[in-house]
Amino acid sequence: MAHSRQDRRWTRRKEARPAELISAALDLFVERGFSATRLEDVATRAGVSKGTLYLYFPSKEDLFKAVVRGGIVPAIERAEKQLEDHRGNAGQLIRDLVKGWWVSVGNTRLGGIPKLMIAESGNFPELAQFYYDEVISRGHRLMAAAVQRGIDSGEFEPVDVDYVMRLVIAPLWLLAVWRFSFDQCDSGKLDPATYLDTHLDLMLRSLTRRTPGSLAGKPLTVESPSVASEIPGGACK
Amino acid sequence: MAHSRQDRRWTRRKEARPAELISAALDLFVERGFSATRLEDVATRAGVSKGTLYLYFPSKEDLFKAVVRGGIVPAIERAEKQLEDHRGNAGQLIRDLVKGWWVSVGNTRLGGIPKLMIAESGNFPELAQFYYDEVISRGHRLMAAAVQRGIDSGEFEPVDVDYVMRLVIAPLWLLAVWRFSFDQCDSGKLDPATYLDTHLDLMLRSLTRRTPGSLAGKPLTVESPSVASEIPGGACK
DNA sequence: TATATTACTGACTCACTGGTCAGTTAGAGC
DNA sequence: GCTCTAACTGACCAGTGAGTCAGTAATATA
Repeated sequence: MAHSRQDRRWTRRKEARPAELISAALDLFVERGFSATRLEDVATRAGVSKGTLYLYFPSKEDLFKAVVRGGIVPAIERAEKQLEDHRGNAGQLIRDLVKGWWVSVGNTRLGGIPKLMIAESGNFPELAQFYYDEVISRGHRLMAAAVQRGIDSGEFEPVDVDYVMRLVIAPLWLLAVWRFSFDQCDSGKLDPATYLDTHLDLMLRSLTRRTPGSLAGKPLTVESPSVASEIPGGACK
Repeated sequence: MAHSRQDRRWTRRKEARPAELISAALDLFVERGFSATRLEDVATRAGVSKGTLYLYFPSKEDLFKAVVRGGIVPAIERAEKQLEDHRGNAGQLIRDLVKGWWVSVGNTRLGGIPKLMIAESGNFPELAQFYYDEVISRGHRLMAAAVQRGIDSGEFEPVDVDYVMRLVIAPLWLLAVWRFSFDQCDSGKLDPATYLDTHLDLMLRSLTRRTPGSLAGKPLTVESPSVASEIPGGACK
C-alpha cells in the first residue's frame, strides 16, 4: 500500500529549499543575532533537518551572506530606478525615496538587516565590506544625487552634499534598528509615519532656498500621515 | 629568601579588580559583541585568571550589566546637570548638549555601548528595559525639555516635541554606531565634528521661528569644526 | 616567626552547537 | 512494478567556552 501525501515523512523540494531556509534564517538572525541563532532552529523553522541545510549552504557564515545578499540588493536596485525615472522637484524626489524605503525595507522584515549588520560587522569584516559596497555606498550615492539635483536646480541651498545626505538617511537607520531593539520599551510613543514626515518637513524646510524678500519654505505643520504603519514586536518584556 | 615585588606571581588588589574587569570587558564587548567575547580573554586583559573574574561577577550577563551601569549612567547625570545650569537661548543649549555628548560619550569607548545594546537587546530583554529606563528615556526627557524651552520662549516654532527630540538625537546614535561598524569602510569620508555641526545648523535653522518681514535663521554655512575628532578603528579590512 | 584568612589560580567538567556522513526514502525513468 | 538517483534524515563527532572548585600563595594578625 502506497503512502498518501500526508504519510510521507518528507518530500523533495530542491527548488524551494534555499529561499525557505533564507527566510527562516532572516527571522532568527534578526531576532537573536548571529551567534545566538542555532542552525538546528533555522532548519526546523524551514521544515527540514539540519543536514539538509548543509546541502544548500556550506556554513553558517555562508547562510548569513545569502540572507544579506538576497534581501537588500533588489530593494536598492528598485530605488536606483526610482531616481532615474523621477520627474518633479528634488524635495518631492527625496520624499518619494524615503517612502519607497519605508514600504519596501523599513516596514518589512528586511528592516532587521541593518541591525544585523551593525551587530556583526566587527566579526565579519569581509561581509561588512560587502554590505558597504553593495548597499550603503549605493544608498549614499542615490541620496547624494537627489540632494545635488536640488542644488543644481536652485531649489536647495548649496550645502555639503556628502554630509546632508547622511543626515537625511540617519533617521531611517535609527527607525529600522529601533523596531528590533527598544521598540517594545516605548511602545505607542512612536508612529513611524509621523516620524518620517516630521523629519522630511524639517529637513526640506532647511534645505529649501529662501528667496530674499519672500518667505519660502513650507510652514511647519505636520501632514496627515501618508505612510501606513504596521509594526510588530521587538525586545523588552 | 623572600620574594621581591617582581617575583610575586600575583598581588591582592580586591578594590581595583572590579573596575579593571569592567574596563577590559567594555573593550572586548564593544569590539566583538557579547557572545563572541570569551571571559578568559576579559580576565587576561584585566591581568587576572578566569576564576578571579567569577569572584566578582556571578555570570557573564552580570558582567555585561555592570559594564552598562558603570559606563553610561554617570554621563547622563552630568548632562542633566548641564540642562539645569544652562543660561542662554535654547539653540545654544541644544548645541551644548550635543557637544557634551560627543566629548563624554560619542568620542569615547563608551560610544560603543549603544551598538552593544542594539545588538544584544533581543537576547536580554531585561537589560534592554534597564537601559531604556536608565539611559534612553532620561536622554529623551533631557532633549525634549531643551526643545520645549525654545518653544515656550518663542525662539522655536511650535513643533511636536516628542518627534523633534528624536530627530535631534538620531544622528548621534548613528555616529556612535558607525564608528564601530562601517567606519573603516568609508574612512576619511566622515568628519564627526563637521557632521554634528551640519546637523545642528540644519536642525536649528528649521526650528527657529521666522518673524514675518525679517529673515531669521542663520545662513547655511558650516562653521569651522569646533569638536575635536580622534577616531580609532572599526571593521572592514 | 607562626598561624589564620582570603584573594587568587588554572585544570577540570559539562552543556551546547557547528559541521559530518552513513543510511533512508521520495520519486523519476524505464 | 522495478531500479536507480539524489534529496533528505538524524545520530554522531569534535571544538568550544561558561562556570566550578580544590589547591596555592599573599598578607593580615598574633
